[in-house]
Amino acid sequence: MDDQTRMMTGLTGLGGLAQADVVDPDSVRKQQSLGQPQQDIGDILQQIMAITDESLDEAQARKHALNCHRMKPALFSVLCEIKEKTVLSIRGVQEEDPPDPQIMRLDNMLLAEGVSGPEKGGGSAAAAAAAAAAGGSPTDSSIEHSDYRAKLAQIRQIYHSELEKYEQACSEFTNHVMNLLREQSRTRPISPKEIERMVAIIHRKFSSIQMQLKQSTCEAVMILRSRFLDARRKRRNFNKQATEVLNEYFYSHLSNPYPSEEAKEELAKKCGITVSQVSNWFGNKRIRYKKNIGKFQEEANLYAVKTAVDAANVSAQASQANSPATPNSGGYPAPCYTPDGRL
DNA sequence: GATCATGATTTAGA
DNA sequence: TCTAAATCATGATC
Repeated sequence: MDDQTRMMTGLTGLGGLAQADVVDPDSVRKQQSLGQPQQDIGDILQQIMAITDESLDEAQARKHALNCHRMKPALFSVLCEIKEKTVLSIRGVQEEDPPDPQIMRLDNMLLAEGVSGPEKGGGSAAAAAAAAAAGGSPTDSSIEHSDYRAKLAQIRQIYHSELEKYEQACSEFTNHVMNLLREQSRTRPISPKEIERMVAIIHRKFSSIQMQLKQSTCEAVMILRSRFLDARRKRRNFNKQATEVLNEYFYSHLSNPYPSEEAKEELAKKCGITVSQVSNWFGNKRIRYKKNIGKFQEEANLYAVKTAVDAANVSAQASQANSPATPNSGGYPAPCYTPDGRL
């Protein structure tokens, strides 16, 4: 039996026609030739199409009339059959998406930076790592550390508030669509599976929006990080105490101002700077001292006095102060150069 | 804003 | 790899 015949059967069966007419194909043909059922269907379809042009009240009334129409169940069953065939043809097209690696990367990064997930100071760890990488002094790092954390907290707050908005919008839209589909399922065949599929489609759309949010959040974090690192790379003068410690060592070892690795480490520790900063400082100091000894003479004398006072204090307790770290303490020798020009 | 001071970086040589 | 030397970039001072 073809669709049209089946539909006609259903329509006539429910339309109050005589049973004989239903089972006799000739009588169906007769009816068709009369044009009455075709006109009915045409009218119904016309009415359905016209609903969208009407006001809400009119449409509701029309919908109610259509739902109560004597031919509605027949039309519904035909639609069911057509739908069944259509669903079969598209079955298999929809497949479960594997987890998107990009989303996974973004999620991991947001988690590592402390933007998503529990607030446990992930940002502090990142800030500490960045500060350590840049070799900043502990005091400076703590100041910028708090700046970094404050900015990161701001990003985190915006991210969560936006995420919440998206989730709410997604939920509202899903509910709306589900209600609409349930409502429509009274006039056309919609299976729960189809509703589920539609919900999945909506969720996919919203998750792509979420991915954009995650991407822009990651970008913001990266910019913040790079700014933080750049700031640390900026030149900062060492504090007075650190400069004094370095100068003291330099002038007390003027004959050989090349601290060993151990001495550098000790100086770095004392000054709160890195070993490479100590190396830089001695490199600069040697070359600048050598270039302008006269200019540094006053400074050298100053440290000579300072060391002499220190030595006098120590000599009160010991007959001679001769620390292994400062073998020449107690006086500053005149600068001497090796034949190759080294101090 | 000019100038100097100073920490960092780059380059070349041992 | 370390150092000297030159240079850059920024802070401090006037």
